[in-house]
Amino acid sequence: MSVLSQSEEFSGLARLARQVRRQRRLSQLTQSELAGLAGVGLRFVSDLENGRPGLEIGRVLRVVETVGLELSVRPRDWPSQW
Amino acid sequence: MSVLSQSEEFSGLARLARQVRRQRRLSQLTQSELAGLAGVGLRFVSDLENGRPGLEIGRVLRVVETVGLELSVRPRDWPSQW
DNA sequence: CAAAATTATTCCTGAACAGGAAAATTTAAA
DNA sequence: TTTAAATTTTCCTGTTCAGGAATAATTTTG
Repeated sequence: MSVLSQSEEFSGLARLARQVRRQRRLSQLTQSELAGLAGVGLRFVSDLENGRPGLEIGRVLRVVETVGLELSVRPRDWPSQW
Repeated sequence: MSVLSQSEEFSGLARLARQVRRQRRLSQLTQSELAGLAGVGLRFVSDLENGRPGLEIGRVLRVVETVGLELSVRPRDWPSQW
C-alpha cells in the first residue's frame, strides 16, 4: 500500500483535464481543431478533457503543448528552503 | 546551472523521465520498490524513466506522485500563436 | 577483476487504447 | 422553441499497453 491515496492521483488528472479545456477555449479552438493540430483523434481530446486515466502520456503531452500549456514537475510539499 | 529552479520544466518525456529517476534515487528506492509502492510493474517504471511515450497517463501520475513529485500545468507565454 | 545488485529488454497473453464515423447528448444561438 | 454548433458516446477493428518471468546488459560493490 502506497503512502499516497488514490484520490490524489485522480484529482491530478481532473485538474489537468480542466486546465486543458480552459486553455483550449481561451485559444478559441474546438476539440476537433485541437485534435487536428495535435495530430490525435477528436475522441482523444474529449477523453483527455474528461480525465480518462488510460490515455497515453505521449499523446497527452502533444495536446497539452499544442493548446499552449506547459508542464512542470517539482517535489511535493517541499520545505520553503528550496 | 545552479540550483535555481524549484520546478523544472519539460517539453517532452525526456525531462519527466529524468526527474522521476532523480527523485527516485533521492528517495533511496529501486525501480522494483517504487513499482511496488505505486502499484505498477517493474517494467513500467523502467519504461517511464526511459521516456517511452505509450505509457498510460494515470499510471504515470501514480508513479510520479508516489516518488514524491507533483505535476503542474500552466500557460506558456501565449504570444502570437493566434 | 569478480560477484552482486540494479536496470533494460524479450516473449507471451489478456486487456485496453486509438482512430473514424455516426448517433446521441449537451450547449449556444437565432 | 427551433436550429445549428459543439461535445460526448457508441461500434468496430487494428494496434499497443501492462504484467510476470527469464534473460541480457549495465552499474555498483567488495
